[in-house]
Amino acid sequence: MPTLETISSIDTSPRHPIRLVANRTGLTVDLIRAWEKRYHVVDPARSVTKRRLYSDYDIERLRLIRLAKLNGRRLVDVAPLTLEALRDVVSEDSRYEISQEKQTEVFRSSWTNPLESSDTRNEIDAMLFAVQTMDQHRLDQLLQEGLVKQSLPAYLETVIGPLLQEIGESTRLGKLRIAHEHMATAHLRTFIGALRFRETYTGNEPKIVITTPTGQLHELGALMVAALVSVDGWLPVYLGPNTPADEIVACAMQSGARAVSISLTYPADDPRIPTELTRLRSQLDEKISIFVGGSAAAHHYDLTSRLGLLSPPTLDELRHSLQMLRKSQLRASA
Amino acid sequence: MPTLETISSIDTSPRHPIRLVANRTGLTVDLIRAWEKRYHVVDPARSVTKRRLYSDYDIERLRLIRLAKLNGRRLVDVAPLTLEALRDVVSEDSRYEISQEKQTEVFRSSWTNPLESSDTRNEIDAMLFAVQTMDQHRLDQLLQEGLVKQSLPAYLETVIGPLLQEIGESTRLGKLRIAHEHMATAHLRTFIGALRFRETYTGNEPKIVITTPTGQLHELGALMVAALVSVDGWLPVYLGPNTPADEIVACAMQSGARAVSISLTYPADDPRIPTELTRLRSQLDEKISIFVGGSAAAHHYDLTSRLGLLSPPTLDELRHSLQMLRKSQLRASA
DNA sequence: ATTGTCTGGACAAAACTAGGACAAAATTGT
DNA sequence: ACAATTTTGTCCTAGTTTTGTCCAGACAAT
Repeated sequence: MPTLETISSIDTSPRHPIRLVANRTGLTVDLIRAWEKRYHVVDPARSVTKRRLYSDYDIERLRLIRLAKLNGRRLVDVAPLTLEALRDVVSEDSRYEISQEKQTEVFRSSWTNPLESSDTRNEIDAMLFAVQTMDQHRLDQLLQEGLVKQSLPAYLETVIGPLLQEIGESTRLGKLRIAHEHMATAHLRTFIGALRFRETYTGNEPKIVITTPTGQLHELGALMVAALVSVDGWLPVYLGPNTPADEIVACAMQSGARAVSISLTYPADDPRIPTELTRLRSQLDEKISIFVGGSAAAHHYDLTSRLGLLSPPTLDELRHSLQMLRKSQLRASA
Repeated sequence: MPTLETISSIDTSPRHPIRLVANRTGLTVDLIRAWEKRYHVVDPARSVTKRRLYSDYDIERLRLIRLAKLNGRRLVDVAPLTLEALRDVVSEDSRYEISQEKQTEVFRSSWTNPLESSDTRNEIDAMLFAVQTMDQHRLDQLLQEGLVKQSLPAYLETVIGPLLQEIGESTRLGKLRIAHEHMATAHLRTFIGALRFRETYTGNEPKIVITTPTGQLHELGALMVAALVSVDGWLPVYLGPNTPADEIVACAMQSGARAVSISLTYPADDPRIPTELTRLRSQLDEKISIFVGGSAAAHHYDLTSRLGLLSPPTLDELRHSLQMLRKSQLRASA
């Protein structure tokens, strides 16, 4: 019996047949019934002829429980949790997923771990090969398949991130043509962009403006952040690359954002970066946190710390900071 | 008995025989009758000799119900819904579509009828309002809903294209901020990019390389072309914006493309354009057709005609040219 | 004259339900 | 480290509902 959700406004009216639920969650029909039988994970309404009818709420629960299981949770433990508690568990787990993976390699023999690093390596290699052969269809197939294997944050960190980096390096070294890089970038732009819409929104998520400053034309890092934070209950206001500081400020004010995330990659030493960041901080309400990330963020560490900007070294750290921020805000508004 | 559609202006005059309806919807004749018998899914008019006569409205209903069923809905549940409600359901469901192997059947539908211009006008206005209020969620909702109403090519030409143009103009006139334009562009990039995957591939489509030349950073026009041609059985090799002529050539050769499509928008008078186009034509196999489109294509008409590049004035013309090209090559290879 | 559509009904495949069995995997106890 | 136990995904049976297809004989269209 899940308690009443005070925060979430997810529709609780029963209307979805079990087949649709299976399609959406990635679970099998049998499994959904088994979970219900054993732990009352969900308690769907019934039609006049006893067919199960699920609500959006139920679907979200099942989806989150599946993710929790992927992270190693036991069904017994997560089954009785409320939706909010589930969200917290899932988003917290996936932060440690990567480090745990490394730990298991050290402490356990390899047979237990389904996601060995060599597996990831093969995955990335296969994708690189698809890029090299200009096989967009294959690349897309690989991307989709990989996504099912782990949670989105882990996927971005262990597969997509490294893939992007390797494509960049290979191009610089002449192993790939510019055309290959273009094709891959365009495709990944589409793929990552679509990830955000796998999440369900309740309408009262805190907002975060995500972009890159003037002169920074590479948007994929920012886009990954957008996909990432939407998993943790933030609503990204994504502006694409190359946005002037004044516009970022205007956007943050109009949308009522609680935070701003800036991604820096190339060129790392663009003289406009300090100007823009300074301007951004001075014009923006102090209560709005500014995060600076990306491969070039380290070049500006002095500046960011002087301005009071947050510069989490990894995506993982960024998520953690955002979680703290979100929780403190929830408490404040309660 | 579905209520009269006051908003959408789909033709309700009965004129199509059942066989045609079956062809267009992908259903069998028997099935259409069975649905009518059991659930009054449609209630076609009759000829003097009792033959069923279906309207465009009926066809659209059946088409949507079939899609709803593919997503796991039960006939009992969707049968009594109005057309509007059906569209909501289908567009909601299609968003969660998990990559399914089952979608082998080819579903070609370019027959849905065009909408009245006033309706389109309202649609675009609503989208512009969503942009102005920074309501990404609403914008996405509107985009998805609009897509269900018409065929993809018609949608691109009547809604997306004009929308892009108006956003650009409004920004230049100061009605919208740069931030608004950025948000809308980023969102449309994601949306249009995702359209390409609605089609199914058989593996032997002719390929077409799609990009913009060096200096042309706006990719949405090219992306629309990519979405468009995939409907007509071409496989787009999409390279994103800003690709040097040499790289386009390399890509076309490696992928074995039959055509190249170049999109020109801004800046219209970039001196690099003539250089790049000339270089492209001279290096590329003569058998590979080159199409030049976009709002700035007219500025270079002299050049393109001198080089023997094709410059179809509308997306529709482009489709037509590509269809011709495809047919002639099919004949040649047979 | 052949082909297509009509009505009404029959039939069977597919999908769902409830309850339970079973084996693999994970956890716990010794 | 090994055995016992628990957890968990999958499968099975048997009965019900839902849904797609097919048939027969009458009529209509080309």
